[in-house]
Amino acid sequence: MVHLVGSLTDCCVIGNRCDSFAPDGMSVMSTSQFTPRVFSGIQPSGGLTLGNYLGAMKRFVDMQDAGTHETIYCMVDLHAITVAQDPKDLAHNTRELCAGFIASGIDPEKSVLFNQSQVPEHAQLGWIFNCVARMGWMGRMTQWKDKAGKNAEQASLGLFAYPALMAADILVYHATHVPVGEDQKQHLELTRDIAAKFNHDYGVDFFPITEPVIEGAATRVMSLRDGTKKMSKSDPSDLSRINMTDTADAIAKKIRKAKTDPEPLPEALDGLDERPDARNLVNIYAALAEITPQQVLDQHAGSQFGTFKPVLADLAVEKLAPIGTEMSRLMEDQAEIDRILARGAERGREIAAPILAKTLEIVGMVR
RNA sequence: AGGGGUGUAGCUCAGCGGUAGAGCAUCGGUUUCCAAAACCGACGGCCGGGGGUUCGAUCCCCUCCGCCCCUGCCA
Repeated sequence: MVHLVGSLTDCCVIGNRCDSFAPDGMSVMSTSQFTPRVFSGIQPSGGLTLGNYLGAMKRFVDMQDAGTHETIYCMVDLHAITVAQDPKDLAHNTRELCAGFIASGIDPEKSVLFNQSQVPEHAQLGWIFNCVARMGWMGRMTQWKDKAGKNAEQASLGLFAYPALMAADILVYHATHVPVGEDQKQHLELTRDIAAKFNHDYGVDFFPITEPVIEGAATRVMSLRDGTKKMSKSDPSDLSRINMTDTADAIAKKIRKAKTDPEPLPEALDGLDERPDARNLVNIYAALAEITPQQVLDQHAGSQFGTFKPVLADLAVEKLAPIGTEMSRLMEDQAEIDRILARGAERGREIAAPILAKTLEIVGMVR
């Protein structure tokens, strides 16, 4: 709460300062004049995996606990419907993702936690950004080209405009930092382009040029069946992934059946260069134990997988099963989850509303 | 909008009047330090929807819907 009050004050300061910047088109853009604030959005598309946990959730918790930035975490349901969604699944997935956040250690009082559609400022700023972004920029997005492909005629307009809404998600909070994986780097670039163009076109220094927070190398969790492919909720084999909702038995079984090779674990990391499946298990162990992959090898060099796997399975069960249990406990009280989301949205709006209001004023909307 | 093509297992496709098959994928077993590979086995389909012809339709006819390609039209 303290954070929130502080940030509101800062927002107003930023807003006011903006007028004095207006005549000075040359002003150097810097994030230093903005409240340090992390925003991250995750699509509630269902099926939280170990990859999501180690690659995103766990880091979100670390950022929250570091206390150096305000942290805003958002379930982007408006993005989810750029592709067809079953309404019941969408609602369920949103609540389950919320449960996942909390079970993983996100404190809804420390962080701002909500679903996107409950903060209408996202969509409102999104429209303005639709008018800032250029068709050409969007057409160049590799994710658009990948997802729409040759069926672009079939894709929704929303899928095309997606990156502009994402820019709004970030900038409606004047977020200074966004954790990004490889796949989102280009979208963040576009967010920066939109902020810069807006600032330039209106002669203001209103939106920050958001910085990426690059994710660590070891956080890429690969498929348990094919160490060269990313662990994915859409893989046809459920044995290829560990779901956050898996039981202890399921987790143990999946690790036991994970693909490996016949060699023992090496002493040095470069011994894993040509062994993606082995490297993946070592990386997973390291991430779960919160040690480096080299430290894993220090402890287990020479081990065959017949002995390493049970140790890894025990560790995974110890770390993950409680999260899954807590998720299902939370899911039993839907009203409580909805209450948390509503409260998060309220706090989100307290930050976003003044920024949107100032944006509208800059653009020339009569208030 | 007109012409052509197409719609069968999760995917790629075969069948074409007697209520369906292959490969791959998935799952299980044997094997193996655990896995992989190999072998064995299992699961799996209102054959796009509706109507009609027929003793009987995935197969023929009508109609609707979806998708692909070509041509055209509108802005």
